Amino acid sequence: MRVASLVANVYRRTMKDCSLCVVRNSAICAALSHDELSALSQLGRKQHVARGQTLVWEGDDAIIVANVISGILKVSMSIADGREQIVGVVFPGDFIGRPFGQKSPYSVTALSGAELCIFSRSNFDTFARSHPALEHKLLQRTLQELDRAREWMLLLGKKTATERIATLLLEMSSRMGATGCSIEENELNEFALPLDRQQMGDVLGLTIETVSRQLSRLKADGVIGLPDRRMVSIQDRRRLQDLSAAA
Amino acid sequence: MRVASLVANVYRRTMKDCSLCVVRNSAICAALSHDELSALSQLGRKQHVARGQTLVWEGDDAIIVANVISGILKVSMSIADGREQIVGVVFPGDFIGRPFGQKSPYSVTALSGAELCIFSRSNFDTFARSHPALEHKLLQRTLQELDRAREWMLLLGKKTATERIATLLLEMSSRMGATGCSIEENELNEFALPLDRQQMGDVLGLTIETVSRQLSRLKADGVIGLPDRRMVSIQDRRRLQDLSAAA
DNA sequence: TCTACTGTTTGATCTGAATCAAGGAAGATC
DNA sequence: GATCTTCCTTGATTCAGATCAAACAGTAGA
Repeated sequence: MRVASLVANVYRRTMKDCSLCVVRNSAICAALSHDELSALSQLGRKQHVARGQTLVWEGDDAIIVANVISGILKVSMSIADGREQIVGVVFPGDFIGRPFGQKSPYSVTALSGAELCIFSRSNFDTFARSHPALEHKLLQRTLQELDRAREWMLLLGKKTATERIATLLLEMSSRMGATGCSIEENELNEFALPLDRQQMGDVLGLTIETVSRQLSRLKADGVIGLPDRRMVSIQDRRRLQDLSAAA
Repeated sequence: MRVASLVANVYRRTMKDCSLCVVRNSAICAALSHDELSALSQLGRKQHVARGQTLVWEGDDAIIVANVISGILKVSMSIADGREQIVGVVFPGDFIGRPFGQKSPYSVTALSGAELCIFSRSNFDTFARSHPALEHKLLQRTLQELDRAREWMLLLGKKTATERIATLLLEMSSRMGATGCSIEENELNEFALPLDRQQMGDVLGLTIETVSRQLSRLKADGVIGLPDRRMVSIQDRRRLQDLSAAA
């Protein structure tokens, strides 16, 4: 048994067999045949990143891209004086990095420990250009990400603090429910937030105090429960939806 | 001469010859060979839209996509009670619509009279899937649009009113300067805003009064000139850059 | 068990931008 | 050239959320 698990481990580390990958069907790799996949796997390596570690720095050369196997990461941009906006939250199966661009306009940082499948950007770019099905998946994903970014622009430009918090909770409920396994469209009613209060503020364009006050109020009104710091339970989803000012 | 110009006109209307198109080299069509282009042109039609006309409604079926030949359009999202956020401004050579999606999550409305090259989404999707070079261009453009959306999220989430106005003026100066002709990276120091005060507010997440006050102040401080309602002249670009809190 | 530390909540006060409210200017229409 | 109409500016006031300030859990170490 020890030998078998060791071998399996080596296989995973060197990415000799992507068919065992837990995000095989949800990541963009799903576009590739077995042979293409093994060609791609030659270019990549599996790597663990610790919570808090920054993979890509805003303004630096965009030297890597990656698929997220497990863990959650943030995509952020900031102003010289330190103000920071989180412009994206990345889940397992998602793609990170800026393909086909010299510089990364944003930073990518792990919010939890995470397992990634990393490629050099130039290698990935070349491979993608000769595999239209992969580029198509990437296009679909980018279009979806753009939709999400625009919806967030509506939130940041026009919504009140209460509406923002409600929207975030619903979004998290939905994205954390859609873990990998294809069509499974279940929305969680209880989940651990991948963000602390400060990070929630940085996603929502609010301060930590406002986030805390809004959460306390939703709890007092019986809309949600807060069993502990990270855990949220949605007790009245309908009301939360009304409060989110759904477009 | 009259006969010749009539013929040319018919050619343009039916898109029999895209090689005469003014955005031939800046639009995604630049990815296509002469033969491919004429195949694509069979699927599309050229159409004029009047200022104020909405081509696509938020939430409706995404039935068309288009290239912008001339004119400027806005992409917007709104909340049921009427609050509206402009999530994109579209210039000649840009692509509009939501390919590979059933519904359009946003509206597209002409801010000026505009000339478009319109395709049914399903036809375009099919064509694109079999022309990787076209999809690649579209991917590049979508990635760029995502970068822009994220930069705007930083503005909406974290910047002050003054910083927002300064950023918008610089962005307009740069995008209006980059008209079509490839590498020409000139930033205009005097230009007509394609947006009225209300629309500037809707882009920036500010009210019309705040926009007006901020512009008045920049003018009083000698940073910009406002020859008339629509015209802006940048008199001290360096200072405008400082005020924009460039990341 | 005490202490330190980190993240969170709650309260008091302040402020930047929103809202409310007139006016003013430049076209368009008659 | 008078009267709308539309868009813009400016002033007065309000308010949602920021800032400032303190206290309160958990958790980790010593």
